Amino acid sequence: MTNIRDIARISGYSVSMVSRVINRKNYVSPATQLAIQKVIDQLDYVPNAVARDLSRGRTQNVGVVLPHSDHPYFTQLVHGIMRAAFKENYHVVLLPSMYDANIERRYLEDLRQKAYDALIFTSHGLPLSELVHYQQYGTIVICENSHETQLPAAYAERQASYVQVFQHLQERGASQIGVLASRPLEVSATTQAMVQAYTTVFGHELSAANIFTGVTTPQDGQRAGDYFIQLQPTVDAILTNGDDIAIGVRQAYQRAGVTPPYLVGQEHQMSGEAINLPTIDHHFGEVGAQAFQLAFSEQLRQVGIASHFLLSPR
Amino acid sequence: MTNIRDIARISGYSVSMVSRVINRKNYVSPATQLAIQKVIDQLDYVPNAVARDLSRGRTQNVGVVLPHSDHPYFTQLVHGIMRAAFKENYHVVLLPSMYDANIERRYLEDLRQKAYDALIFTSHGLPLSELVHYQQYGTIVICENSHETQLPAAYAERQASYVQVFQHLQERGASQIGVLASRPLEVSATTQAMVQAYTTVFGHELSAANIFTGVTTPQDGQRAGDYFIQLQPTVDAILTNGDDIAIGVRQAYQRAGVTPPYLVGQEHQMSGEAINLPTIDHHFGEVGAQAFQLAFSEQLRQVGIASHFLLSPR
DNA sequence: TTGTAAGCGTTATCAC
DNA sequence: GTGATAACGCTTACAA
Repeated sequence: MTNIRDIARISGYSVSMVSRVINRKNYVSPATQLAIQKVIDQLDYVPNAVARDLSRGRTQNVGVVLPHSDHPYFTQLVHGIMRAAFKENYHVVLLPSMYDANIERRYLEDLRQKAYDALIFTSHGLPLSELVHYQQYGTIVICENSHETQLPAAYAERQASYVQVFQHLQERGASQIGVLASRPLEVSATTQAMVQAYTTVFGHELSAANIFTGVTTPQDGQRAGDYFIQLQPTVDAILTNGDDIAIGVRQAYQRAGVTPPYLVGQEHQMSGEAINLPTIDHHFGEVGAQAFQLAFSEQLRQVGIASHFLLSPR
Repeated sequence: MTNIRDIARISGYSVSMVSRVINRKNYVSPATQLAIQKVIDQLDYVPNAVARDLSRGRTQNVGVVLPHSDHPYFTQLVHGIMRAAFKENYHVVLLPSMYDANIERRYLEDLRQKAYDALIFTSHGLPLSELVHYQQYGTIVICENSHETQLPAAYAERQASYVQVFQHLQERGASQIGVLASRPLEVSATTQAMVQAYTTVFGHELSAANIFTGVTTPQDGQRAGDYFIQLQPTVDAILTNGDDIAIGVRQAYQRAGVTPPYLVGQEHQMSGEAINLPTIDHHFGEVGAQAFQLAFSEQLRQVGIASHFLLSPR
């Protein structure tokens, strides 16, 4: 592996001159520039990226922690982060966590070890206090409205659209309503937002029996469907946590020969379009782009992106 | 920033001993181990990841070049790569290319500069010869059946299922058939596979007018739908390049008040499930996992993963 | 305009 | 068991 010193030696110039030629920085006389470039070309030399990172003290890498990569929330978010990162010449490193606390901690340690300039948690299992603690080692951005003002955050402002959904259901005369969520009420800001919106609209708390959690895939949606089919009293409507998942719910009902209740999706996916499903578009791409901006600019701000309830037909 | 030399100095031991304690390697007496660890804890020291990479000569990073990240082909592929990479303690770096030759070249240069241990091209615009040329600088894996035996490749073996699709259409009595593709026949192995399968089944070439290219999104699907609506002779069936895209085609027909032709999807997405669309599952997750294995093991092999035609109901 | 030399922070070899 | 020291390659004051 030929290095910068080889080029210096062979060209008869110093290492710093070679560095200047490589980086097209500072003053280099045309003659020198030419002579050095010639040697570089002859030896097919390129500078080592890792050595550069070390010397510069940064990596141009942003780590993105993902509980699972097969969910539209994450793919859309990653897409937005990528778009924004590309513009600033940053690279996106995907970090699967499966919500495992030890894995999440390892990524925090990686940040501390300067493997990334910043870390974006698209979601997290660790308590916020741990994330806050690691801020001293590098920028950390979260993608939820935690009301934790010590961490920069970009998130979907879901409350208003959840309220709209429940108002819409109320207007349709629905009284028994099911809700699907990825994670339990206690740990998820999203689940809390849904339940809170319900209370706002209906004036009473949503029965725990009407909340089905642990749902991330259409298959989970089928399980949820099976659950609601046998639930008494029967639900009139279900707010699902994804259009794809709503399809899963629908399939469960269809297979059981039961007419499905009124379904509402989320994420605005094509599966919803296919059956004219009402849905919520959370604009996760934009959320991701904002998350990257926060990471990049190192601003301690909370940025909410308004969600939109889309009633079919659109 | 406290470094390994600080720890050595303060603990009274040498840099090598500190390194051994950090890496739990070789013989270190319990007393020394304890003494050094104490200083490490006191100073809240962690080794620098970039320095390590430099010293070791590798990064544990694999770059994944993606034309666009919002297409299911790529999300499924990335998902598979991630799963496999995680097991081997490798990190996935996402590299958007938009099929831009200069951007793709930049990534090849990054590989040459040792920014990644390997590069996986999920698709590429550059001629294969350029990729082959860069192999000398690091492992390069492609995700298509190029019949180029100089490059390791993991790809979906599509031919058989495409033949099945056309046979199925033939059995249904379809004679005029439309085909949707992402890229033109000349540059895309996938498009070629579809057209070839058509010829195999029908015994003649597919008319150029029946091939609509440049389709990657459902919106493109709508444009394709608009095209086929006005095309004469009318098509009886359309093989689309994605379930989501098929939905777009369907919407175009519905909006025009025309009964859609028989549609076949690809990718096996929930949008297809929603309307019982026949589809092809290319098992891209598995393709991605294999691609990573090839990158990791540095084997020059071509691995085909069989696709499956799924006729509804499933 | 060019060169010297001190970082950046590890790992690995080899001697003791 | 432990320690010197030479890599790993590059950037960047500072000097000339």
